[in-house]
Amino acid sequence: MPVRTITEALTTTECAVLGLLTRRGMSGYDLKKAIEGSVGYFWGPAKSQIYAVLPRLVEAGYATSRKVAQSQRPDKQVYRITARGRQALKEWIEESPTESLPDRNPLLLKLFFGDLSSINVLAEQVRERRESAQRLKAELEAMDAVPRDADEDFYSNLTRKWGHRYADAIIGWANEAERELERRGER
Amino acid sequence: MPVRTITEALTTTECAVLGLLTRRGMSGYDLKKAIEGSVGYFWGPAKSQIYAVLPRLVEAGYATSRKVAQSQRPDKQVYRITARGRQALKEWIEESPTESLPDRNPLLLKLFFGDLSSINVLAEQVRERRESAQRLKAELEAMDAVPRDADEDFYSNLTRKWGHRYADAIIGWANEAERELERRGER
DNA sequence: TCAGCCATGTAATGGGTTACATGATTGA
DNA sequence: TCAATCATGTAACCCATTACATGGCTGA
Repeated sequence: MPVRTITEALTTTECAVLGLLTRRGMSGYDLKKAIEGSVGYFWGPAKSQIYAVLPRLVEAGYATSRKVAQSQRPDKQVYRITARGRQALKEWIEESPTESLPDRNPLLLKLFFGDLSSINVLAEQVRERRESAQRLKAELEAMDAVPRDADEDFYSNLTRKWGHRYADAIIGWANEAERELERRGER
Repeated sequence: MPVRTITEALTTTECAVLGLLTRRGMSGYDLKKAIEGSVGYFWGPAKSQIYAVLPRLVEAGYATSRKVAQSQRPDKQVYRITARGRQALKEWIEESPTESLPDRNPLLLKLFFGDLSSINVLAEQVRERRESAQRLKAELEAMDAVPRDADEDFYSNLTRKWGHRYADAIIGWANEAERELERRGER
């Protein structure tokens, strides 16, 4: 009798969780931390979402859970990926093309309708955006500094490089926008 | 008696619609087209969402609607922004800080867990992403070529410049990633 | 003739968010 | 003493998406 595979597609958050579970067994709490320190800058679900996803993965046969009693801390559920979970994740990675999420940028919308407001207000908003990109840049640099095996780290290097390019694009654009807004204000 | 202002915050899609309605009265259909040719590359709601938003704006007093009978085409509802709508939009623009949406990038997630798959599959996905960025670039260049009054167009120029920087960042990163994947495949 | 545009919506579904709730332990 | 961390969830809500539905007109 062939194994009946569940045909419903995995959500991206489910894949993010499954992916991290390939590294080691983790609780929801651990996963939240692991996400923050790895894929968080391009995929960062709310913790309630992580807790919602985990039982679904178990039900689908993609993960198992085991209660671990702790003496000094509350008990926790530790989840592990199964062979089928690994397979499902692989299939998700390979399905082509990757649906690229539409870009959603409220700041650009504000700027686009900027003539309804004042230059100072807009310049301030652009500045905040630049600063948040600079914070991202600093985070990425901190991650870069962590010594790792170059081979094992190939893929996380690639994604981190995207982060740098992305942050640089925002910073460069914001600087230009700030200059242009200033010039326009002087007219 | 003071005017009771509705305190509920506007959604970003509502603001996008309101913003376009500052330019001219439009139907839902017109708005969908107008979005595609203006803010679509950084804010592009589904048409059903546009139709859902419009009655809400009328109810809040931010827009009015008027039925326009057409001889050769189905009748349409034409929406116009009100003074209060304009005010609400201005307040939204000026509210600080602009909540920046978390970045969501499934392709990076696939790449991050790339060791579960093959180099060729990943390179193909990166290539598709590069090509979509190149299509965006071409669209932006077409927009750039449309002659416009330099002064009136200041803000849409700024947002288009972001589009160029963003597309360039993706293209540059994708080229690098493709090269590195190739090199890794040759080992 | 047939695709595609004009035009307006409804239905079903859902992923995801914030806020709420609980309670022990640890270290400054 | 008080904030932070560990740990796990529930509740309410909603923005948004895809698919479905309708039907006349236009031009290749």
